[in-house]
Amino acid sequence: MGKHERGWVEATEKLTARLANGAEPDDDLTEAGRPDLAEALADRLRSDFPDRTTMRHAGNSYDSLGDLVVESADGETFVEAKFVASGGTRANLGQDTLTDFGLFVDATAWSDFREEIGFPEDREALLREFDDYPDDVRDWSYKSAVYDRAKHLKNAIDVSRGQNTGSRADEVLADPNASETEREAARIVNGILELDREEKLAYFDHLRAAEQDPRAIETFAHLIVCGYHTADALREHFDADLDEIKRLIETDAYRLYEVNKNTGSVTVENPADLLAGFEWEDTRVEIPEDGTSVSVVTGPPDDRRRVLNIAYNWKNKFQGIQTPSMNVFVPEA
DNA sequence: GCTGTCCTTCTTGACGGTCA
DNA sequence: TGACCGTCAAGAAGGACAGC
Repeated sequence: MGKHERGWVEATEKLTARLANGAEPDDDLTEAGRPDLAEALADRLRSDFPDRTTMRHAGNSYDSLGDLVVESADGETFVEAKFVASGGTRANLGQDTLTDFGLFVDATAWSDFREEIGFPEDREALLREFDDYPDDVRDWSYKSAVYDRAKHLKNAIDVSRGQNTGSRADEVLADPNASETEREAARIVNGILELDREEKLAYFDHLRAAEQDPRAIETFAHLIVCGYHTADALREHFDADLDEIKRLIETDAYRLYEVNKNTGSVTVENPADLLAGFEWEDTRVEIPEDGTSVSVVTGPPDDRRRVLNIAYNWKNKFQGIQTPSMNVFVPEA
């Protein structure tokens, strides 16, 4: 959820609580929020909690777990509401998330590691091998000089939108009709992709040697599964809330509702189901010898359960160029 | 074995926020 | 104001699997 979206989301959540309680919609909330989505979510909550006595907005969402609280004679259920454009529980986080949140003790952050091993210099050397850049690329005093040149190389080999850049470079190199300029661009693109993969594998070697903090890993996994998918949300809940989250999950008092912004369809996820059977022993980050993603796993070797997959990616241009990032996936049960 | 569909994984572009 | 960063969401690739 982008910061710019928080306003309408909060209005929609408040509107949902009013509608679920049978109150008249508030004009200001109706204008600021998405009444169609609020109605859809309120309908679903009324259906799922027929014995509720009241529903309330939890206030500033960062002050407590859940956005909405359903009260009934049996107690409270905390509801985290997410408004999404497509399905799937996942998070896109900053490149240094795992070290920033202490999942690894004394490990170097990914961004610092690249500097230490001279990745930027090696990448620049590869980019300099191409001598047919246009006049308007910025000089090397700008960080964006790398982006300009990478973009030009992509244009030179004619990568179409959504196409895998490495696959396109391979096509060019296999094409007997490709020009020498196109081939040179393709070779450099492939060189950077290879450099990036080597760098990631080296970083994984570094992580593998680092000590891990099982409680931080467990906290991270619980927060992701419970729908806290942004750095701010993780930060707000990270230190204090693991025990409370576990209590809510154990007492079946936490739900994650996803409302599709395009269709208004509502799906509900119960973290207790996703985490059923997990005993949270020997929780760790498993790092493959050959791969660019890691997994959070828990349980003894003979009953190892995978909780999360975390992919190390670069966004924009192609791998190794612009925006390092992490994509987090919750594997299907 | 072939084909189509669904789902997961991977890659990408866009955009708002921050800061110098 | 521009450069850079973090985040969101869309779409492609490819594997799994069911139906024929």
